[in-house]
Parts: sequence; C-alpha cells; structure tokens
Amino acid sequence: MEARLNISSSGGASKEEKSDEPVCLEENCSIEASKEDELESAKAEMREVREENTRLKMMLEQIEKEYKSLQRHFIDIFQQETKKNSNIPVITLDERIKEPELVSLRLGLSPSEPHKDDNTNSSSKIREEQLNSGLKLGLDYNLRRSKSDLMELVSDTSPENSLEERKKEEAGETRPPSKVSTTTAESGDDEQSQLSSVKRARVSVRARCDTTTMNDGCQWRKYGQKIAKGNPCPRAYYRCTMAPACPVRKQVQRCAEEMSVLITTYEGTHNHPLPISATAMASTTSAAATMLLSGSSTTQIGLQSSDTTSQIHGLNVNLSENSRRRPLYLPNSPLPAFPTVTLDLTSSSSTQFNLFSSSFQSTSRFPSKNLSFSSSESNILPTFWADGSLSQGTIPYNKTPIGSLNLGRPSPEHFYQPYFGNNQRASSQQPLTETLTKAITSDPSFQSVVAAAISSMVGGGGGETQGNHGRGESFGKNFK
DNA sequence: CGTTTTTGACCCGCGC
DNA sequence: GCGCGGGTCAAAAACG
Repeated sequence: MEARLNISSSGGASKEEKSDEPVCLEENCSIEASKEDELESAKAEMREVREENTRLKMMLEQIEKEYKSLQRHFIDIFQQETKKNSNIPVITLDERIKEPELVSLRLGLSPSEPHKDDNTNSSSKIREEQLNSGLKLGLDYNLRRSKSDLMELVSDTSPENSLEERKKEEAGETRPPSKVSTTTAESGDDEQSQLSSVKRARVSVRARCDTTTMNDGCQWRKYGQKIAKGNPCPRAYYRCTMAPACPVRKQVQRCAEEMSVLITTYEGTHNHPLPISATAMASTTSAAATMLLSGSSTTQIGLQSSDTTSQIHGLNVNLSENSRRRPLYLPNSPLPAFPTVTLDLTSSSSTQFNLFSSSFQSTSRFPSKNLSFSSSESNILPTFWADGSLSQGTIPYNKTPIGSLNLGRPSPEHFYQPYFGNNQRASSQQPLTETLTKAITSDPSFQSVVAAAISSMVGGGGGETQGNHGRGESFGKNFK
C-alpha cells in the first residue's frame, strides 16, 4: 500500500511540475488555466496522500512500539504470576467466580494488572478503552491449567521454561495408556479433570470453502472417514503430521444445509513449532479453547445476564446466551459431549464473525455462550487479512524458530506463503483500516483470533498440502 | 518405495 | 445385553 502510494505520488508529481512550466499562450490560456486548476487540485491531493502516508507510517511505528512494550509487559507479568502460582497449586472455582465481569474473555492482556505503569500513554488509553468496553479479551493466565496453552502462545519466555512446559504439555496431551507419572501429583484431581477438559475442548471453524478441507498451514493426514448421522456428507478425520506425537486432530465436514460451508473442528494443542502460516489458526484454537474453558468456569453466573453487546474500536462484540438455541449449523448432529467454540466465518457478506461456544444441551454440564464479532463496515475481511503483520513478525504467539524447525517435512516455501503479493482490493479502505488497526493492535489476542479466523477462511482455497494458492495469497498481497 | 488415502473392522460410551 | 453412533485402527490401494 505504502509503496504504491509513494510510487504514484512521486512519479506523478515530477511530471506535473514539468507541465506546469509553459507560459500561458493567448488562445490556450483559459484551457491552461483550467488545466492548472486540475493540476493544483491533483497536487493537493498528492500532498494529502503523502501526508496520510507518512502519518500512517508513524502510526504503524508507534503501534509497533506500543505492541512490543505491551508484549514485554505481559510476559513479565505472566512470569511473575507463574512464580506466584507455583505456591498456590490450585485455583478454586470460588476464586474464579469472584472475578468482576460477567463474561470475561481474556486472550492476551491481563485486565486486572494493577501494577507497573505502562510507558506509553496511548497503550494505557487502549487498555482503558478495553475496560470501558465491558468485554475483556486476554488469556486467563491465572488458571494454571491454561498455562501450557499460554506457553505455546507466548514464545518469548525463557527456553528452560518452554521446555519444561512443553514436557508438561506433552504429558497432558498425549493420551497415555498408563497412569500419568507422579509429576502431576501436585495438581490433584481438580486439575486433572481440568487438564482433560483442555484437551477435550474443541474449536470449530465454519467457513465457505470449495475444497475438501481448509488449508490452515498445518500438515494433516487423514486417518478415517465416517458418515455421521443426519448429514449425507462424510466426516473426515485428520491428524497433524508435522510432529510424530502431535496430539492435534481435526474433523472436517460439510454443512448439511449449506453445502458450500465447511465445518472444521480442531482438538488439542500442537506440541511442536509451527510454520508461520499455521500459527494463526493454532493460536486461535488454543486461545479459543482456553477462553471457552476459563469462561466455562466463570460464566455460570455471568451468563444469567442477557445478551451483551459491546464495541471495541468499531467492532461489535456480542455476547449472548445460547443455551436454548440449537446451533443452526449443526442442525441434525447430536450435541457434542465436549465444550466447543465455533468461529463462524460464513457470513462474510454481512461481514460478521461469529465466535460462539455452542453445542450444549440446556441440561449441559457446560455453559453456553454466543460470541459474535462483527463489524458494521464492509470489507472487513480483506482488510484484516491485508495486515501482513498480523501473521508475520508481530504476532507474538508461537514465533516459530524457522531455523530450528528441522522436522524436515514442511517445504521451505510453506512458510510465509500466504502473506505476500499484490492485490487491488486494498485501496479505498483507509478509514476502516485505521479503525481496524486500532482494534487489532490494541489487543494481540484479538489479533490472533481474527487473523486466524481470516486465515482459515482465506486459506481455504488450496488443498491440504498443496500450498496456499487462492484468495489468501491475493489478500496478503495487499500489504507488501 | 515411502507416504497418503481409502475403507471395513473394531472399540467404546450411551441409552434403552 | 443389545443396538446405535462416533471415533480410531490398520491393511490394502493409490499416489508421487
């Protein structure tokens, strides 16, 4: 975008200056005058565009700075909390219920960090706005059970920590046929069950997709297929093959009512580094699962309230109870036994993201809630996707150490792929871009959720391992 | 020839 | 205990 503007503005300006020179001849004077007017207005436009360009640049820089400082801040606090929590092995349900807000979605920032002033004013403003908005996005790192997920998301922690956590995670994730070793003894039964629910938590993504499966950047191997009751389309079962013992699985099924809609359900957390193209989805599923599960402990009370709608930087975030409503997209399928978060990306025409945990009978053990992320403005998807920074450098989750990823399988071009190129769509979205940039950058986790949402949808053009051709590529081309 | 997909068999939980 | 349905296994086939 920037490059395009620069080129056109500088190139055009030099031409115009030359044509500006000739003196007004008698006959042509009026024509020349009107031309001059045009030129002047064009020049003025150019200037505006250039100013806008520099302004955006500065904004971007500022945002990056703020983001980095927030990231550092978050990691600091997270590490402190980890230390603290090592003295308090189990956080009881009661403690969690004491949390102030009714629905608390924490996907990255701690809304309750009272200490440590942030250096920048704007970031504290952002936080203020978040607090005012009534909805909190941020990973609930108070919960020990979500720690492993977090460790996956936040890669800036010390290597020893990561290793330790990864080991723990593996112990929890892989389905051990025998008893779990005594290392989990400290946690007690409560945590055991919580861990298992983390494992069981599912993130379902609905997206329009022509192909048999969405390309989410991971490598999958099909290990089964079944005709599920109530749906003529078979359900396919895939297993992540990027690491030998990766516990992540996904189910892919076409929606019975809308054949163009593909429902992909992810289960588990990757226990290996991911290519950048896969981080978005991975962190989303992880964050969403954590969100759901932490929500499930806090929203029993919270969801007694009626639907909640709030605005975050122009994006509508709807929280509504869903316990009675049968999910539209699972019309005939039996209600799943596991808590499931659903990201609904099918309403791209109405530019609405729906993120809702679903699937619970009214008598369910799990609370139900319906979160939908929507925008009143149009073209939100391309704009989000256009922000290559979402999925490249700035995304804090799972910063994959490319060099250290010697799993061999993924081909080099697999990395970075969907995020480069050019595209004609990006123009004419300036104001929205600002809004969205604000929204995105104010909350890294929101970033990841939305980015992943988009990436999953956008990346859907390709086959499973055929690289990322199709819309994703062209969207990504916007920004470079 | 190694990897992936296909597909029938099998396992397990649940409701009756 | 039986049937049903979801999920997984694993041998065979297909693929590159």
